[in-house]
Formats: sequence, C-alpha cells, structure tokens
Amino acid sequence: MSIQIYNTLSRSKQPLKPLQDGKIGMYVCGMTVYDYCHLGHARVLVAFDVITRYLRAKAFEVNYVRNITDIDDKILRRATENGEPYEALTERFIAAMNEDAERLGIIAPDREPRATAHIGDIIAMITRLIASGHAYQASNGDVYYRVTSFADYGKLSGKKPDELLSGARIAVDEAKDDPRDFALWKAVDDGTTSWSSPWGEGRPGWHIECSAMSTCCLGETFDIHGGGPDLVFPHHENEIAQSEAATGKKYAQTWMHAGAVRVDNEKMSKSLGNFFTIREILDKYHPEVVRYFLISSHYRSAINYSEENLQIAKQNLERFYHAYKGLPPVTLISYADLPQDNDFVQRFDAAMADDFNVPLAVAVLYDMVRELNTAKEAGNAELISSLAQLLKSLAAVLGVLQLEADDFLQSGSADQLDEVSIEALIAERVQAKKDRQFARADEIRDSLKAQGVILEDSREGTTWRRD
RNA sequence: GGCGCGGUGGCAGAGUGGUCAUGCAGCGGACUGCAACUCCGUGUACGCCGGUUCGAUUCCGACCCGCGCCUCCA
Repeated sequence: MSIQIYNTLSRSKQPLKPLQDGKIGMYVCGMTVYDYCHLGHARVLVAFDVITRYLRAKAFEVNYVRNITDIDDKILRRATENGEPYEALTERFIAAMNEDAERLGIIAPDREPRATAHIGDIIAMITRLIASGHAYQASNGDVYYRVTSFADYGKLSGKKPDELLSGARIAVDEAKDDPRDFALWKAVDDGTTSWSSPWGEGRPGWHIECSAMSTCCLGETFDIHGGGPDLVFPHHENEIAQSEAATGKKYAQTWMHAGAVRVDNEKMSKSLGNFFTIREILDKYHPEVVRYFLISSHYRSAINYSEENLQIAKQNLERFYHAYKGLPPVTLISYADLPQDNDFVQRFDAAMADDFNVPLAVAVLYDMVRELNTAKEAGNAELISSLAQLLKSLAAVLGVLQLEADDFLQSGSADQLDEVSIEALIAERVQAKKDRQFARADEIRDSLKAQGVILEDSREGTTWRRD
C-alpha cells in the first residue's frame, strides 16, 4: 500500500513518490535560536520525528535536514539587550534546544545546517537571482527579490499578488521597487555581524538561507519540505519563489505543515506572548506525557494546550504502562519483520500510511492493550508475550511506550516521598492486612494517597505508582 | 476585505453514504476485606436549513459560529 501524504501545495493527499527509489530528502524549518523553544516548536519536532520514524520503518532511507537560524534581527536585538556577543546567545539556545529535543525523545536530524555556515551558498544564490533579473540591488544597498518576476508567486499559500498589494499591512519601503518585494541581503557594516558580498558588507535576509541550505544539503529538487503552520506565508512562499527562479526547477515535491498549538483557543505564539516553553512544561509533566499529548491529535489539526488535556494524556499513558506491569522482558521486532498477516499490524500500518494518522494508530494500540490485559488475566503466557512484543514494537514507531512500567508509573520529582519510605509503609500495611487490622491498613493507604502514591493490590502482592 | 481550515456524544479525538472508532469521565456488574488496577455491559454524537439519494454525520448549496494566514512567529 502506498503512503498518502497531504500536500499543502495541492491541498490534497497524494501518494508518496520519492525522486529516487527508496530515498527521501526532507527539509524541515527549525528554530531561530534567540529564546527557549515553546510547545509549538515541540509540535513540529515531534510531528516530523514520528514521520521520519515511520518512513524509516517502511525501509525508506530518509535524509532529514533541519536547519538552525543563527543570524537574524531578533537574535541581534536580544544579544544587544543582554550585552553579549550574538554567538554566545545562539550557542546557549542551541544547547537548550538540543536538551529539550532529547528529553522529548526526538531522534537527531541527519544534518543541522546553520545559516552562518552557508553565507557563501546564500551569496551564490542571490548572484544567480540578480543575473536572471529576479533580484536587484536598491539604492539603500539592500538586495530585494522582485516578486512580480515570478509568475507562480502565491501558489503555495493561495494568495494572489494583486491582493497582497491592496492589503494595507505591507509596509511601503521607499527603497523597494514594489512593496511586495522582500529582502535577500541587508546592507549593514558593523564589523561583527556582517559578511562581505558583491553588494558590500551585509547579512542575509530571512528566507534565502533556507533556499540555500536545502539546496546545498538535498539538491535543487527534493521530496519533502516541512515546517510550522505560520511559515506557509510568507516564508515558504518566498522560498519557492527564490529557489524555482534561481534553478528553473521544481523546488520541493511535497509541502507538509503541522497544525497550530493553541491556548484558550488562541494560537500560541511569541508575538501574542501566550506561550509555554518546553522546559517549563517538562517541569510539571513527564516528557512522554508531553509527547503523547502532542501526537494524540492528527499532526495537521490544531491542538489546545491545557492542564486538563495534559492530565488526560497522563492517564492514557498510565493505562498503557499498567498493561506492561509484570511482563517478561520484551525484545523489539523491527517493523519489516512484524507479522504482516496480523490484524493489529495491518490496521496500524494502514492508519500510518494514510497521512500519518497517529490517533487512529493509537486506537489500534488500545485494542491490543485490552487483549493483552485479558490474556494476562487468563494467564496465557504465549499470547502475553507475543502481544507485548507487538505492542512495544509498534509503539516504537511513535516514539512512546519504550520505558519499563515502573520507570513511568513511579516517576516523580525529588521532593516527593522516597521509594524506601514507600516500600516500608507497604510492608507495614501488608502485615496489618495479614493481621486483619484493616483500619490500620486503610490508614496507611490513605496517607500515601494524600502524598500522591496509589497502592494496587494483586495476587502477586502490592505495587505502587505516583498519581 | 482577500484566501484557507474547522464545527462529532460530558470532555478529548478518528472516521464513514446504510451493524463497532478509541481514550477519559459517568452508570451497572465481576474481582477485592474495602479500594485501586483489570475485565464485562452501558450513551436517540455528528452546528443550522435546504437539496441529491431507497438511505447522509458522511455528497451538493446556503446560513450561523470558531480559528488561521495576509506583519516577526513553529
């Protein structure tokens, strides 16, 4: 069965047809590193992580490139505010980003090009655009892209150039020939944040770096270009204009965009100031809870951040990890080696092949959990073992459910009641129960519960988890 | 104003022209000393109004509402 992917360019699902058999080049717009990543960034990271995992599971050789924008007006402004060199600022936030990504279980991209390391490629592309009449140097020294020179301008975002002109929100810049034109090169000469170019000292505009880096890493035409929902226009539209005008070839085959993260039904964004950083959420929730929350809706639909929804994600994961309790060790099976005639495998794969329908794939996992729990009650060792192995192997494609049950269920912060004390109280309660002193036993259980520890009795003994 | 996306049971969230999503919560039962966990059972859900159809939540049209982009943002 072929994999169907929704393409923003065509506004429809299309079968994935790699340019080269078995290989996929994918470029995803990454971070501008002047602040901590927020949950919206996490959404994009997780979405394309799952996509990459699935494509690799299906034996595609994925070359995943995710850039880092490390030179930009916002970076420079923040560095000035802090009174530090901009490189110190960007290095710090790159490190923070890597830390956040790792905690969320994101597999590192194959390449992480930085804008400042590709100034030569950027200059080369701008030179090409000027030579072909798609760009010009203005009187202020800036180099601009001439939007009217590209007939297909607007094809990604569905905008018409004429309507952009009538919109009152485009600032009229005297230096530009046309208000719709955008900067490829900004003329500045401060000795520290500028580079030499045929047009004098300066630094690149925002959009050109991605055209240059993607072409550099993946070629002039490649398979998938992804990013956040607010990049469709103008960023990705401008990338297409630059790249296709420069090369005369189709740029990306498929454009994929993640859905927005909202707070109180409003988009979470820096400009609105209503964002939550990944690390502050991770202070309150286990990383897998955050990851699960982010994949529990389809990657293209909007999700709403709320404490309640995170809490529900936590409860959902608890159900999964409960099923793992008391299981024999599980060895993962690679996706290709899974039993292809198995109903769960087929349903899971069909869901994922249909534009990465993770919520539907997760529903399959729930069906497996029920069957696993039933097998556990029946004591069917063979079935238990095979279901557990299948469940964990499929979940690996989503990057969840890879921990040991207690590592998830008993995880908590340092200020909570320690394990030794909990175990001691459990031992005391076991004795009380044996002595049929149920009042004392219940007292211990209630006391632990008040401290966030839930006890569960079973034939095999008493286990605990944190609430 | 232009362009686009969406409105599914208490909540979250898939999906389909005609018996099931799934999870959480609720209710009933089993299990339990009592719970928790688990299992079984349980809901006249598809914004509104028309149209097409033997039959529409699913297709078509109008309307209402929400959201996004059009300016830096993932």
